[in-house]
Amino acid sequence: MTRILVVDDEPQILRALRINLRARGYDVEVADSGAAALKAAASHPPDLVVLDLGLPDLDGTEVIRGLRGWTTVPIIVLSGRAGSEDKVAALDAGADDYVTKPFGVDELLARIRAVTRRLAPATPAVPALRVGRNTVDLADRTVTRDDGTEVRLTPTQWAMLEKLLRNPGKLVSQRQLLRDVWGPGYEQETNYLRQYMAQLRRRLEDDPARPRHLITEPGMGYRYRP
Amino acid sequence: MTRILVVDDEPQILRALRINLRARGYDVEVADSGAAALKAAASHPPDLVVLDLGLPDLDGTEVIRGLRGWTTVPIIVLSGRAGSEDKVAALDAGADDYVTKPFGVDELLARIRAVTRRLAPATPAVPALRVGRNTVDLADRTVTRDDGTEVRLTPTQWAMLEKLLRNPGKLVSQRQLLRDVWGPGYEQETNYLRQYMAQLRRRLEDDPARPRHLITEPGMGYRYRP
DNA sequence: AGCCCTCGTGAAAAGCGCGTCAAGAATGCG
DNA sequence: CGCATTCTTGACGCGCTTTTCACGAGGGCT
Repeated sequence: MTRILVVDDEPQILRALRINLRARGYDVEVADSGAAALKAAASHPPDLVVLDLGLPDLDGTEVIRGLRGWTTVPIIVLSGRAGSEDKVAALDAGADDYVTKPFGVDELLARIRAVTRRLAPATPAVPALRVGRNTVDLADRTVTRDDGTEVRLTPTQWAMLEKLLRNPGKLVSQRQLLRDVWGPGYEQETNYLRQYMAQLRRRLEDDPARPRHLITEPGMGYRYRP
Repeated sequence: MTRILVVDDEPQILRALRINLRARGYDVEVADSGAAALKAAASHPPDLVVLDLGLPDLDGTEVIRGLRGWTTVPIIVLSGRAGSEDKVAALDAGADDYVTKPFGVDELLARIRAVTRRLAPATPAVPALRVGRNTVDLADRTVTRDDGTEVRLTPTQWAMLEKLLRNPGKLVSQRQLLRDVWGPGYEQETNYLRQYMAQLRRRLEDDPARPRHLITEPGMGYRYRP
């Protein structure tokens, strides 16, 4: 399900959007300030952000930049200001669309469909990847051993494995992994990586001490080798 | 260069957009009817389409559908009609953005930047460079010998090799290399360069004693010769 | 020709990153 | 509210990477 983070300080707008979006089958999370938005996005990355520019604590473009620093999630900006310079500033800060209030809910929904439509083909079903004697299905988040038993992974283990498997053969830097899995602010905690990489190898690799697929590139990062 | 197809039946708007977009460094092609637009797009696919909905021959959404039938090129719609149903129809037909006339050129340009920004990472030039009997893939961070075995490089070796390979044929001064790889304050440690250049040649060059690609320019620096 | 500077090479010392074990804190579930 | 799972944090030894030192060869300059 598409997960949308709605950021607005006006309770009635927040309420109206939440109801409308939920009715359309979206998974809605809300935040009523810039700081709360950044925190929510970091702890649980959404698939799309609807952001009101008139927030009490942070300037809207600051919030956009804060998000863009580590994620490419689509951002649709709502604003009461129709000025050209405001639009340009928000769009160049990294927003994908800019809707001027008052706006029709139909229009916002159509724009949400437009930007999410672009995203869908970005993940062109990579159905079955092999790691050792296991088959990993990213679509329905399952790992099956060749003997038929299932391997259970925790959310963090999944996030890390998925990041690696979605870049087959490519080096994923430690910083990138930490940012994508734990969020910005964790770039230094390389011990997390060692911890969870060991867990993944224990579960997936044939010989955890001599990994053949989940490869360490010393000093740089990790790599999934098909 | 980004190639933009502008579709509008009003000559003065066509002219204004062409001039403005050209001035911004875009490659502009124009069409004054829906039929002409479809034909132009087919014969020479653009990177982006700016489409006025009020065309004489075809309905705007028809043009969008005609394009969407075979291409995912971004489409920004211009329209004099601010009605919600028009926007929804155009966006759901496959448009990426909808701008209501009269619009500021600055805003249109910002929206063009916003949609093209999404496209850029789709074509990240994959530079596969050759050094001796090895293929260096800077994107994946891999070095593969012609016999299929992988060559492992340490972070410092990578940093140095990358700096040279990203400037093919160009001389990279010792100072520049030292600053980029080790940081400022190491400009005098030319022995590092000798040390690591020897390591790279040993791993990559056919005959490390007689390098053919990683060339020393005595007294100045090093050069990668393709 | 002789000198000096720079480059290539080898080898040893120092430092750091990685894997691993272990235990406490937080979270979710019944 | 108690239990189990998961996440966070700390510590340690080993191996590899980096750093440092030393020496010989080659080329340019006076």
